[in-house]
Amino acid sequence: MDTPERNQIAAPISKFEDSPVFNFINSLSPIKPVKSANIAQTFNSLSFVSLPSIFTSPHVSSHKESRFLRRHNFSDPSKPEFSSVNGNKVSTNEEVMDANQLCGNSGKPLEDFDPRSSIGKASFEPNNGHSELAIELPQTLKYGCGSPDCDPTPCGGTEVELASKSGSLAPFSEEASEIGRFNSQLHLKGMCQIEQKKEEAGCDWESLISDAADLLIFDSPDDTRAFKGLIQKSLDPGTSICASLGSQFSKDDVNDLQKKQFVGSDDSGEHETDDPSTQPEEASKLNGMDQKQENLANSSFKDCMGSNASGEMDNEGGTCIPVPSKTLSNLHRGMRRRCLVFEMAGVRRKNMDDGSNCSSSMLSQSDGTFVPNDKQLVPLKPGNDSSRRILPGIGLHLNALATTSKDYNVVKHETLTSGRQLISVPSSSGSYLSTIEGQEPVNKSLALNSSDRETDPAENGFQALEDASQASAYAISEELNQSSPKKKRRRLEHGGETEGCKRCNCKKSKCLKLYCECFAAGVYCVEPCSCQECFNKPIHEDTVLATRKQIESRNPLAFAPKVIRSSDSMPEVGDEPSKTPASARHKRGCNCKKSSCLKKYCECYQGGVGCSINCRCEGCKNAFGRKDGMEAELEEETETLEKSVVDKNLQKSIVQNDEEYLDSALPVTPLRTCRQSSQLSFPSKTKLARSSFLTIGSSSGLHTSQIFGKPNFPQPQSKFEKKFQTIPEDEMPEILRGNCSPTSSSIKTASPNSKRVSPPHCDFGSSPSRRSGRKLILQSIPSFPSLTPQH
DNA sequence: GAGTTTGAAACT
DNA sequence: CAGTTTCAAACTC
Repeated sequence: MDTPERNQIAAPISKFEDSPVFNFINSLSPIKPVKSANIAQTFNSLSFVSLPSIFTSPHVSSHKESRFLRRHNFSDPSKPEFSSVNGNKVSTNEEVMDANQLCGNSGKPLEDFDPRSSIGKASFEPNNGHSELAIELPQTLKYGCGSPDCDPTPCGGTEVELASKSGSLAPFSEEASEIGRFNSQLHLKGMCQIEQKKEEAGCDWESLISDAADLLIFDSPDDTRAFKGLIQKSLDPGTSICASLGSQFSKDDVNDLQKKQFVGSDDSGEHETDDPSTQPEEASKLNGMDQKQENLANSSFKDCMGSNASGEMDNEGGTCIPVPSKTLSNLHRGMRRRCLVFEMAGVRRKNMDDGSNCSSSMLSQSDGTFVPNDKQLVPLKPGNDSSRRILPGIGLHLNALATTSKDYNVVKHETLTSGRQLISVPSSSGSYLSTIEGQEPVNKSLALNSSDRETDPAENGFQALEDASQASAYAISEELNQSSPKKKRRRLEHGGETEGCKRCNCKKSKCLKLYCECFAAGVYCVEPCSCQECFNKPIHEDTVLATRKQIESRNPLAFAPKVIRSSDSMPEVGDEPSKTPASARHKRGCNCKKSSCLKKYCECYQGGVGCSINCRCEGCKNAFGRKDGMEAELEEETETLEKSVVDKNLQKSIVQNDEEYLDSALPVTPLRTCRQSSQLSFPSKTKLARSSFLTIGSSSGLHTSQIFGKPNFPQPQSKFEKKFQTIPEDEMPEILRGNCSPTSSSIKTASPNSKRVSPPHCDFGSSPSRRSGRKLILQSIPSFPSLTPQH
């Protein structure tokens, strides 16, 4: 078991060698024969790994998408964060991040990935630190395990698995670093140089790899697979990267990085339990290697990218990577996650930028002036904006971050409006990207509040990113407060509960059950909460994490977004926000009997989605779509019936939405993000707002944002809303999708029409067009979108 | 603000 | 898996 990896690798290597890329590389570097084998191994494993495995867990799948999306978007956010670090590293770090996230997802959905930790781990940051890297890696690993979240049992992998995993991981780690390079090099120049450099450096990749393997352990074989799969993806894209260096690079690298991070974090956690002692050394080695590689890759990448790319890279790298990874690496997972998230966000931004070609300007702000980016982002298409915003939203233990992270203006996080700390849970599909949703709102809020941030020089891009969610929320809250006490109260009363700012009133559950909205949303309870005997606080992090794991063990989707948006396309890149039609449906469906699905008792209605086949409701009159699936009817009828009932509710919600949506700014845990995304549902104000925000990064977010244009949202148009809701896309995990209503398949077609390009603001104002497109929308509504990102 | 209703979550 | 209980939000007054 210990060395299965290599064996496995060997086989893949052969394949890898066969690959044109491999050949190309070999041709480039004379040295390759020996190393090439190693590289090949890494690639092979990556390339050959079956993606499906990655999605072993629902969360994972969801996360993947979301994350990927995030990644792309992250570019921007990452910049600020990493600004402290060298821009060069960015690519690698990002890759690491992705990897980590992936791992985390697959392995431990709930566990936190500390973005930072992951970063630190993954971050093979050239500048800081090679030395640091070594340390960081071990830490990251530790975090994964060490954190309460990482309860050994809950985590997918057993020790045995770990061993096997470790094997896989080792290659992975190498792969990750190499991959990042590889991509860049491929585009730019070749692996050869890098390898040569490595050799020159005197690093033994093999030894390093083996060590790394030891260090890096996937929670489960699945994780490794997933990770590999991710890598493959990254690689594949990488081949094409040359064409679109900026976007792809950011994406690929980010993905890879994330993957790595996930792996590292999760694995590390477990691994630590297994062999804590060994990790550090290996990590150091790996770090050195990675750093070198990364540096090389970065250099090469930059070269490939050309001036533009380099500029972006620098910016991103500088802003995103640097930060916390090192300093914070040890910090709370939450911190790390944030970092990751932010990075992701940054990536997205990058992508977006690339897509819009605005990146240069955005990126130009390389220094963590994240704010400017946000601002810019804000102006950008709603979808984009939202996505960007979303990224920051990923909340991780804000408190932890605040406390731990010196560098960052953690304080803000802590002080965030709600003061709520997101529970850093790695998996939460939400992340799914899902998860992102919550973030999006935040981002949006950020965008809105950008002025506030800007005003705060203290906030660095990194903080801004991480805090984005929080900060955004914070800023929003402040704005709200400033704007009018009333608003604030409203938020507290109405919107305060928004996912971001949820408040609970638990008395018996100790806020450790899904009864607790805070807990369910992946956030810590905060002052506004009137809960009793609350254990959902940072102080009880371990308990919270353990509980989460338990719940997830029972129901892997427990923390997944309840509402799945079928997002056809993932305009993550921001290329085409217009694409994504979407239909959203409640994951499990409701079971309403007396509310006729016309009240918030109904989760479907609450989520702003129509009832689906999955629903067992009786007398369904869901304004967003009846179980019967007569959405069309809904449209027609909606005007009549819905107006009466729904309008009332909707209007209320809408009215609140403005406020709530602000609330959404609150930091969101990965899980939360997922949820939020899912929740986009029209009815819930917050949800909508969030969705809108999220839109950019995730298709869902885009749809919602576009469709709802929440920000503008102001006016409730019952009809409209209804239709909108149908529209929402979802980024459901494959698993969730499995539940998708049959209709969805047919409907699913992500016809461009369905998606509506309508600008976010259009909201209601644009209603005419929407109306015209109503039917189309309905079609698009397909209950559940395919998991596959539609890029 | 208290009480009721409701349906999800948890339990058996 | 179904039935019951528990729970807290949503809602009403």
